[in-house]
Amino acid sequence: MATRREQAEWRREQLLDAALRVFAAKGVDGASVKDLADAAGVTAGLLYRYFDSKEALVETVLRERGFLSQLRELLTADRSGLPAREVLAELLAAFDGLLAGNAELVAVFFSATRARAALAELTGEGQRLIGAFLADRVAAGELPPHDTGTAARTLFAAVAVGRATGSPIDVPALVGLIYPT
Amino acid sequence: MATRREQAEWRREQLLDAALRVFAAKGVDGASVKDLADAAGVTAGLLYRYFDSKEALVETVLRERGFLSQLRELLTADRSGLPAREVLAELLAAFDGLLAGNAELVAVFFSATRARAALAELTGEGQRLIGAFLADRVAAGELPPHDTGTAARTLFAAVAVGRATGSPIDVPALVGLIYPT
Amino acid sequence: MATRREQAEWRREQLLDAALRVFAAKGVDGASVKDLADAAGVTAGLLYRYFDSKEALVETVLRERGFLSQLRELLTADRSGLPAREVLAELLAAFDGLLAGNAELVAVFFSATRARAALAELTGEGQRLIGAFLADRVAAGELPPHDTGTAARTLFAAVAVGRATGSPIDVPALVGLIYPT
Amino acid sequence: MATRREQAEWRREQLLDAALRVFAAKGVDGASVKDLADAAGVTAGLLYRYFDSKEALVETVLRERGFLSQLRELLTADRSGLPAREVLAELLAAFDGLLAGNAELVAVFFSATRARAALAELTGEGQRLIGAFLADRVAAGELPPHDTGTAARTLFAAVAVGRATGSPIDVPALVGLIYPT
DNA sequence: AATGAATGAGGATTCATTCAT
DNA sequence: AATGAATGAATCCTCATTCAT
Repeated sequence: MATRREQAEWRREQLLDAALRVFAAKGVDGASVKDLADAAGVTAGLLYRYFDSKEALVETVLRERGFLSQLRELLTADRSGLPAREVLAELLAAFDGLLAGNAELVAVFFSATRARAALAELTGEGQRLIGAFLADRVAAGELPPHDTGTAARTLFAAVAVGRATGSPIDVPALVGLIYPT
Repeated sequence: MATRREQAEWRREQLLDAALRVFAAKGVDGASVKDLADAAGVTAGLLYRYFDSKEALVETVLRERGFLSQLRELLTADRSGLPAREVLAELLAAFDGLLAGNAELVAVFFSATRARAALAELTGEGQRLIGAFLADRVAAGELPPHDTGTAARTLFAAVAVGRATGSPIDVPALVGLIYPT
Repeated sequence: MATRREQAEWRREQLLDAALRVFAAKGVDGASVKDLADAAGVTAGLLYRYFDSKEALVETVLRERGFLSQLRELLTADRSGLPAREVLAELLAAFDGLLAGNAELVAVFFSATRARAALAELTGEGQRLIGAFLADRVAAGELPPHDTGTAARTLFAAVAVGRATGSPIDVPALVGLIYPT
Repeated sequence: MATRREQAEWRREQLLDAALRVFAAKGVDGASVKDLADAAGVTAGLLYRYFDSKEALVETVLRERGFLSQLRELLTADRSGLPAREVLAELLAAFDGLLAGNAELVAVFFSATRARAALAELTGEGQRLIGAFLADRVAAGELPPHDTGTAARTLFAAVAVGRATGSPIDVPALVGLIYPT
């Protein structure tokens, strides 16, 4: 049987789980406290015994359900003996898996379906066009054969994330990285 | 003197400008109709003479202030005579400039300051750690000397955007792209 | 060709006509000034050149489209030479026709479909039950054969209108009127 | 001390009472949710814990404060042993009392003071004129002495209610009913 | 005479939050 | 620990009305 302390802890976790789910589905602003409480099968009032405010709940979800610590652990594991390319592939795959496993949290970063859709359209279009250009030049023998789709996506993503996070990437260095002269 | 038609058109543009500004600053949900009206120096009621609802205003901003058409134009311009690397650099720089010039709209894609901060922290941390790893291996002579900072950011961005947009990237292909064997 | 004065008069009448129609359809409160203007094919602003306010328009409709004057004319016509029953029948038929011809105005007296429906249900039920009672007693030979349906409706209406208008009817007198002892 | 359930039930009734009062005084459309809340001494928000919308509140008032069931009970009580005229008088008196006791609900059926006033004027005028005519003919010896005031009101009410409820009365039958040949 | 841009007050409704039970 | 009644502020939106053109 659970002690008072354990039961409280359990409830807290349950509330955070429910909150993450609801936030991902409806967005932080779109989720009402009632929505959050309903999803956890409790009353709105009860939320306030565990969190000071909706805002505090949001922060806690972001902090405790965030995967920054997992990411750090992942990236700092000792891999000294292995070849760099192998390590890198494994590392990125692990990061990719981390994001996949936290799809809901990733969703929380985007306001609404609206914005998500617009973003998808934008990136899709951009990657397609850049990819076509690259394929063209490969066909023309100017660029060596390579996975132009992945290249297009990579280039596009690097630039976009640079701007989205407020620290733009060095474009010539980016191009030189993938297509050294 | 402006005709009525012109003045109405001007007002419409002004409302869209103000809306973009406010949406970028407070997020779509965080911006009240009053905020939007205040920013334009008009009454909330007037917004409804120009847009059917707040939702309609959001859509119009996204559509009319979106840069998808600019992006498309940019990417499809004829550049047949020039060397691929040069074109690519120019192209990505133009895209980068497009994003930079539309920083506010980019901001609209992210729900709130909150999420933006979390995202920045996440990407910063990830890039730093990957960068350190790469620098290490370069120092060890395993990888050829290269801009490891840019490489780290690029790899990270490619994976993250893949997940954020719902179409994950092919990680081995990504690694092979930058570090061919 | 119409003079300025005539054209203004014509517009005024048109506005009143439209208003009566809209008031009847949506109720006085349910009709917005825009509704009224739309129905007349003009702008809301124009209404204010003809009527001081929506309230004034309502009053004018009630006054100028009211049928009190018609009713008075109807009832005061000289009919001295004719038999009373005949005159009465003709008179009531004329009144009935007046109401029928002003169905829209009659509708204005009732707030909404809601109330109208409730009223219809109430009166329907009441009349049915009283009618059944009367038919029963006629069958039992206690009352002389007569149109019990009409009697029921009449009795019911007399009582209801008495209360609705705030001056109750004298019930024993009412019964004595139709069923003299 | 009242249990929570009881207290909630009491509050619900109180809200309905207040609503009936306010609706009667201001009309359904004329009463704002704040008016309704104020009349009950609570906040507007609280109304929404008890009723889904203002519309739902209106319907509930009409249903739960309606007197259709009372009317039915009244009219279907067993009175087989008593003389018809007596029963009828008693019945109508009871109905009249029912309406008197539910004056507020009766008022809800009429949109506004405005309409009520117009209606009163109309019926008053009509009854007066018909009454004068009847008195005339009684004085002339053409009609037997009778309560011409009540007769006028009855005739008028029967015709008016017929039109108001959309099922017109049979005028010759009506006349024949009161003035048989 | 007529328009339509603009306002300001008010409307219904939602929601985060508090508190007695 | 948990409920649910209650609040008050804020939200989106409508509307009667005014006024420059």
